[in-house]
Amino acid sequence: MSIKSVSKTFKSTVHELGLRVTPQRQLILDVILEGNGHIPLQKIVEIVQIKSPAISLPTIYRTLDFLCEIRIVIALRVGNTSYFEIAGDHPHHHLICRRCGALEILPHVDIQHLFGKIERSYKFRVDMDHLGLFGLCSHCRQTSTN
Amino acid sequence: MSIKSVSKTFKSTVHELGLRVTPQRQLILDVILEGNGHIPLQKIVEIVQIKSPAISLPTIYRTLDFLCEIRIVIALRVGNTSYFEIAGDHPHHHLICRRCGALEILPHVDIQHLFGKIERSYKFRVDMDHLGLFGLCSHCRQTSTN
DNA sequence: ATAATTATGATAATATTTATCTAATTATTA
DNA sequence: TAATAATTAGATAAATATTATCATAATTAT
Repeated sequence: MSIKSVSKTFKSTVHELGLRVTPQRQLILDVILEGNGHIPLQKIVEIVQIKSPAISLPTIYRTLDFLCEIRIVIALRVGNTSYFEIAGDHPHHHLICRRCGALEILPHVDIQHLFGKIERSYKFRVDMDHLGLFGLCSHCRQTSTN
Repeated sequence: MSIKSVSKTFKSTVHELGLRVTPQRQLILDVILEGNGHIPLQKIVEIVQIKSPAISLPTIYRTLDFLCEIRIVIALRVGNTSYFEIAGDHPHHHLICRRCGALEILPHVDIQHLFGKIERSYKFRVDMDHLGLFGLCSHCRQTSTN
């Protein structure tokens, strides 16, 4: 998804809901768009406060909630930190290296089979489109003992 | 694992490390033991403060950290709340109903195949022994629209 | 351009977690 | 069993994170 098409979707979605497009909302959306897939809350706050120091912390929180509510953005909780990313891409998951912190994408197809099996065996329908799986990437596995 | 054997392991582990068994640590461990598998932090605080109001909040936090460090207890973060449970049982996972909050156990074998596939395909070794999978249980799926 | 309504910023309240320090408690040794 | 050395708990408060309130400013439709 291009930045332009997301911005377009954002504006029309907001307008359809009778809500408002504001510079703050646009800026924060832009920061997430430039976040290269995922961006932690902390980093969003940092960048926003540099780009536009007048934007208050409550506004950042409110805007992130807002963007999630209108489903333009999704939040992904990993340990103690929340990551944000643009929604609408194909559902996918993350392999997170517990040593170096690298995030790798795991396509949904790789997991679909498991979810299907769980539904058949347990009558439980898992509906997560963002799963964080911790472990060690190949690099860190080679250069460490545990 | 029986309550007695956990308490025994706890005491000997603590002593081996040259650390101390205190009533506070025992009480908090007992609360977790009686937690029927998993118990959220909030509930631990609640119960501890009823059973022994003198125990301070910092002590509860410290003790939980402590129990995790000596690997008697494991913490499991689900959304905004931390759950605690006795370690040492076979690794297992959880199916968490996002509507009614029910936790169901998912044995590790069900997931092993996926982790193996991920290791072969991505050279990434997932090492999570507690995964929380959100979704809808069969009951809630029948009685709701989304 | 104006009116109606929403969103923002400022402020502060709340919640959560962690740090610091003194006093009490534990385990060891004599 | 008593004394000692070291750890732990409680009290306090500080740091961090998040949310509520409300007057003002900004946005959108007309």
